[in-house]
Formats: sequence, structure tokens, C-alpha cells
Amino acid sequence: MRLRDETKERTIREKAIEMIVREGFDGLSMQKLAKAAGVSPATIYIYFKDREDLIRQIYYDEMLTMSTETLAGFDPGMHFEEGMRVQWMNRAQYCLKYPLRMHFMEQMRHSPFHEKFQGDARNPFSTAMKTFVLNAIERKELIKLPLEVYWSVAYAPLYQLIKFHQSKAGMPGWGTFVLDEKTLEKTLELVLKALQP
Amino acid sequence: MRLRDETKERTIREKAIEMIVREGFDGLSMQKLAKAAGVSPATIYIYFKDREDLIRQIYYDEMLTMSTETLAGFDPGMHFEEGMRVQWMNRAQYCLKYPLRMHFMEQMRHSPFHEKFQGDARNPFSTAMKTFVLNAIERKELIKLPLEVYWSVAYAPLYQLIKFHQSKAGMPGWGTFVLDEKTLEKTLELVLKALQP
DNA sequence: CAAAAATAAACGAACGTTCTTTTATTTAAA
DNA sequence: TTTAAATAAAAGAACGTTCGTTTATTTTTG
Repeated sequence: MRLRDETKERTIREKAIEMIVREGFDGLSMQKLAKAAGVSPATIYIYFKDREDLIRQIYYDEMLTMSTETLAGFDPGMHFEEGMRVQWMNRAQYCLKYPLRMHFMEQMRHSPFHEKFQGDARNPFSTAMKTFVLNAIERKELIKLPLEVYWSVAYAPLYQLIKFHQSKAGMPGWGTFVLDEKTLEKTLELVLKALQP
Repeated sequence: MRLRDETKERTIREKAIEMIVREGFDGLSMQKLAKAAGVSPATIYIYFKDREDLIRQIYYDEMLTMSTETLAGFDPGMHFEEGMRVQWMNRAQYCLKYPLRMHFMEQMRHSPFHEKFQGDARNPFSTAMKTFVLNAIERKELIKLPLEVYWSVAYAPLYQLIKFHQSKAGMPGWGTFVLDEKTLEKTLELVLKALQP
């Protein structure tokens, strides 16, 4: 029995992410990917059922990593301000540490794949988040509002900031933008001001 | 001389948007598009130089429409709260009126096409926005902050709310979410609370 | 040696694009 | 008013290429 070379699978996954980020899903072809990863096209099919399965597996894997890193040091029972700060810093760190993977996820989230794969995903992330919010509302550390409104006000600004940071161009006509810790902290304070009673 | 049938070009554009929204850029093939629009593949090349030019033209056109509708009834000299309200309502109306086009733009914005096409676009939108913000800061109706931070706090929550509204599934494990005017108004008030001195 | 990994080569299908021909419409000479 | 040249739109079929995937074979290793 010959054992699988795990390096091969990792390389395939990494190169796939690179290709998708650089050229979009359009640009991800199995033959080009094989060449980029230094394997035969047929080898890819040992590890992945087909092209869609490849994308799906990368997506799920990244979803899991993201959830795990976002929840590091986080407890749904935390006080609101502390919990928010932990999450903001975790998310920011993740996005800035793995810009490629982040780009991949962003592209994923806005493509038809997202709805296609959504149903299958089971993550402990949502429930933790829900508990955290309900706790905070009950303690009167957070105003009473629908979960979607909370989510939109609490995290959308963070992701937009990160997108500004990562886009080399910045807003057209604006200067370049660098997201430092101070800016992050200041923006978080604005968001907290909006959400606290 | 035979005249162009303008219906043809419009149909091609519409079907292209539909295909991209339903199947992603992956799913947009010239031959399938031709069939969907009821024309010959060669006809598409009368109106568009090539596949990329097709996407680019649809993008620019939609960019323009979006800017125009967002700036309707808006004046950079407006008071902050009123200006924000006008922009929020305009954006929300646009997104809810043209969900397909909105989806197309979202997909566009997160694909490699965005950076590719960005440099060429010239819109009066950015300058109007910049003036509005600087005015508001000077009048002390808006706290002093970088444009990117302002943008992130002021509009990212709105777009996230709209995305929730449009996704049939909602957050996994959450109920369905419908964005009504009251929710919109309440969220805007939260954002204003964050941004006003 | 048994068995799975890995490959090279090839499959039909679909891709973006173009070539050639036909069709519709305007122009203007008869 | 008729008619034919002129021209661009539109179509259909085909181009060579690349696509995702499979088959047949070889290589590696428990």
C-alpha cells in the first residue's frame, strides 16, 4: 500500500485559492490547477470528487478555520463590550493574517456557490453568537433589536474597513488607507456607542 | 443601411445579468447567452468587442445608474442627518427595486473584475460624497474621522441588511428576515447615533 | 506481491470567436 | 414610382482551443 502524499493535497488547495483570488472562478481550471500544483490532472480526482467538490471542501475547511479563530478566547457569557472587542480583534487578525483566504471567502460569499453550499454547513458559530447577543440584551448591555440588525451594525463596518485596507487602490480619488490598531479601536467604539443603551 | 435593433442589445444585457446572478461568471458563456437572448453568437460581437467588454459595459452602465439614483434629491451641502437619510432611502430603494442588478454588482465588486475595471471608471459620486462629509464635519454635525471609517460605519450596515433581506435563507438557524421601512429607519438612527458628536 | 497513488494520454463536450452568407433597410439613379 | 447598388445587421456553421473528466498504465511502498 502506498500512502497519500499530504503535501500534494495541501498544494492543490493553496494553488486553487490563489487561482480563484487572482482570476475568479472563471480562471480556475483543473488542468491549469494541476500544472500549478505540479501534479497530473488525474491526481486531483483522487482527493476531490470533481471541480465543485474541490471548491466545496476548500470552502468548508476555511469556514471552520475562520469560526475557530474568531471564537478563540471568546465566551458567549462574556460582557458585551469585552465580547465585542475579542471578536473584532480576532476577525481583524484573521483577515490580515490570511489575506488570500479572506479574499477567497469574500468571493465565495457573493457567488452562487454560497447559497448552493449553505444548506450543508453546520457550524457552532451561529449558536454561540445568538447566545451572546441574547445574554447581552437581557443584561441591558445591548439595546433590544433583531439579530440581523445587530449583526449588520456590529460587524459589517469591520469587514468594510478590512476591505479598504486590502484594496491597494482605496476609494477612487481618496488616498491609500492603512488599518492600524488605533483606527480599529476607534471604529469599534463608534459601533459600541450605537449598540449600547 | 440596416438599423440596429436596440431590443437585441438590451435583451443580451439582461440575460447576461441573469446568467451571472444564477450561475456566476463561470456560468456565463457566449453561446448559452446567445441562445437565451434568441440571437446568433455572432450578433453579440456586433455590440460588444468580446466577453470581457460585455461584462465591463454592463458594469459601467450599472455603476452610472446606481450613482444617479443614489444621488437623486441629494445635495452635498445638506445637513448631515437629512443627507444620510436621503442616501439610505435611495440606496435601499434601488437595491429592492432591482435585486438582480444589485446581485450582479455585489458579485462584480468581489471578483477580480472589480480591480481590473476600477481604474477606468470616473464617477461624480465620490467627489459629492467627499464634499458632503467634509461639510458635515466642519459644521460639527459629524465627528471628525477618516473617510474610510465614515463610509464603513455609515453604509456597510445598510448593505448587510439588504443582503439579509434578499437571501431567502437568512442566517443559518435564524428565521427569515424582512427589511421593512421601520427597521430601516431604526438602523439608520443607530448609525447616526454612532456618527454624531 | 498486493494495492493504492500517481501519471500520461486521451475523451467528447463546450468554450470564445470568426468566417461566410443572407436579410433588411436606405439611397439614388432611371 | 421603380429598381438596383450599397451597407450594416444578423444568422449559421465552423474554427482551433481548452474544458472537466476518465482510462490504461506505471510507480511506489506497506
